[in-house]
Amino acid sequence: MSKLFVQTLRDFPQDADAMSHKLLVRAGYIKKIANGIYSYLPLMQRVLKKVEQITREELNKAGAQELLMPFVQPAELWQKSGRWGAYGKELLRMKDRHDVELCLGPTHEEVITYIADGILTSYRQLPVNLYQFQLKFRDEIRPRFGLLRGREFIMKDGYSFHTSQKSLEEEYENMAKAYKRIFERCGLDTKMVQSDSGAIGGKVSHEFMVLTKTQTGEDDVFYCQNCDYSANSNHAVSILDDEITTTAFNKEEEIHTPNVKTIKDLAEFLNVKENNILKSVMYIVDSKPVMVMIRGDKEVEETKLLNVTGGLEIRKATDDEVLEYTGMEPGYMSYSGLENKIKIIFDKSAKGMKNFIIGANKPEYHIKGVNFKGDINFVDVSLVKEGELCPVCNKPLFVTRGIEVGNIFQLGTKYSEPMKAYYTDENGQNKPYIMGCYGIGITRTAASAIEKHHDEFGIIWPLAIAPYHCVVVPVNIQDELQKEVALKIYNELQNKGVEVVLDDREDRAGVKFKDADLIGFPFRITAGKTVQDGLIEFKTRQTGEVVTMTPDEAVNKVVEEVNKLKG
RNA sequence: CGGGAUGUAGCGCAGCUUGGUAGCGCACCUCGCUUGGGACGAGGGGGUCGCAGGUUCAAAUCCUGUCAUCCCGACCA
Repeated sequence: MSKLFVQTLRDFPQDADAMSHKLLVRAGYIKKIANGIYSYLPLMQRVLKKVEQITREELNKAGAQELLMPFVQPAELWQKSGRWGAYGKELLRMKDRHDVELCLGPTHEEVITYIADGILTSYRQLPVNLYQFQLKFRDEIRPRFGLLRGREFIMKDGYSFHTSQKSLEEEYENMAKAYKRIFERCGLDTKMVQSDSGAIGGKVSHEFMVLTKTQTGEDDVFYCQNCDYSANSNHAVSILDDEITTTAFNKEEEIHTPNVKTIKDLAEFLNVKENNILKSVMYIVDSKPVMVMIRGDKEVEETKLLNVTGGLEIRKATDDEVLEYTGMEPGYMSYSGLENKIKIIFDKSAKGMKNFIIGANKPEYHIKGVNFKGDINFVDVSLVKEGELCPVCNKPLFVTRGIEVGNIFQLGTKYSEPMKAYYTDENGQNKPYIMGCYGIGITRTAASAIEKHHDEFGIIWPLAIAPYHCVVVPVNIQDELQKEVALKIYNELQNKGVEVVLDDREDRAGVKFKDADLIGFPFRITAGKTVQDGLIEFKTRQTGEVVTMTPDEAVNKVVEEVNKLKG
């Protein structure tokens, strides 16, 4: 321990918020180099290697093969797939000395597709599943929470190639099972939830979420307690328990509504419910205005809106922009009359509305008793709310926070088609590969384990991913007998394949105990005064349980626990 | 990019209002003493006060600009 490259801190770092971030810095696992960019110090490196190894073992068992692709990628490949333009600012671009455009890899679909195209030429070679552990760089708008969202991070990314959708689906299932086992072995309970596929693309995708009680999770997950439906809020759908809403206003009539700007004001003013009002919200999608008509009590889910409009960037319109496009301040606008000027989206929450209230498209006026006319295409762009009904079984949905540690996608031919990556089928025809893609955030998984396993004293590593299994502490290193017993235990553990540290520092016992708890060694063997009676103290970090026993018993106990991991 | 805050030693902070030789705790080095839950004493090393301008006899302190970091929203493993 006196030689270990680690410096623990007495205080939590000022600039950290998430528990995993605070503990990793304080216990000497990581060092920040720049915003969202960290060095993994020796303790951290050991943890990461263990998470990697578990992942590697399970993927190999599932039939995948490991390779390694470059961190720096040529723009050319991204231009072929069409993502050089579409990926946006998260892609860090640069030029080499010959003025050739390059980027730091945020993901590797382009590279793997290019590789596969040269090698997988026949249907006889398929299916194939390839994966790697690699640094990724995404120039995130706002990195935060330490390793939970860095700009540079370590990811396991895997890609599979198939000749049929059926084969892809089988592999997708296979990977889902492997993922579950990987996270279990890392000491993490995960929930597999439906999700939006974002910039990676494809139709079907699921996320593996570590559910958290704290606010540290960045995603809201909706789930049903009655059936197994669960989905990220950016993808969740629900059935409204008040799908049909109506009012007593059975005749269209303009009403003067001065100083009534919000839905709440309007509902009170007219003595109706918020779900009787058709709300107009304006967004700017890729610099163009889009108006969303949505039931008054519902909110717009921006990812869904982005998907529906096929856009890349989205934000709410400012008051000035609303003025520019509708000629009035927000609060009184409506879609009528604007159909030919701007894009209008009707959310499905509005479908069952009768005799509703709507902006009059002139300042200080609304219209009541309105009904939809003609054929209107309703689409889902709204955010689910807790308590709305499960789309599968009609029971109420619940919401919780989650950290996304893994993600699997059915890509189809999204990359193989534009990149002209073909194989030859039984009939001699060229066909694009049908692809799948599978990611695990290695650094994020390690950090999530801390979010789930810690106490007021420090980290409580699951044994499988702890940097070391055990620490041996002679209370007083000056005491020859204590030193001798500790050294003997240390050597024996090491001989039996246990990863062990001897705390040979001259510090007082308190310092060593505090550090042991902070760093999170799963087991601590203390050689104190009782060595005179041939006894040591055995502490289990997770339970806090302290037992007095002989050195041999302690060694056996640790060896037994470590061997369980292998079994 | 919008809103809020902060930059002084490796870490945590004071000093700034009212300009006048840069401080405290932890960590680090030496010696002594101590050894079951972050001891104690003595001595010591370490900072162009984020950076650049300006005001002034004199700037960590006042003014302007700039950069960086953190927190809240859009991005995602």
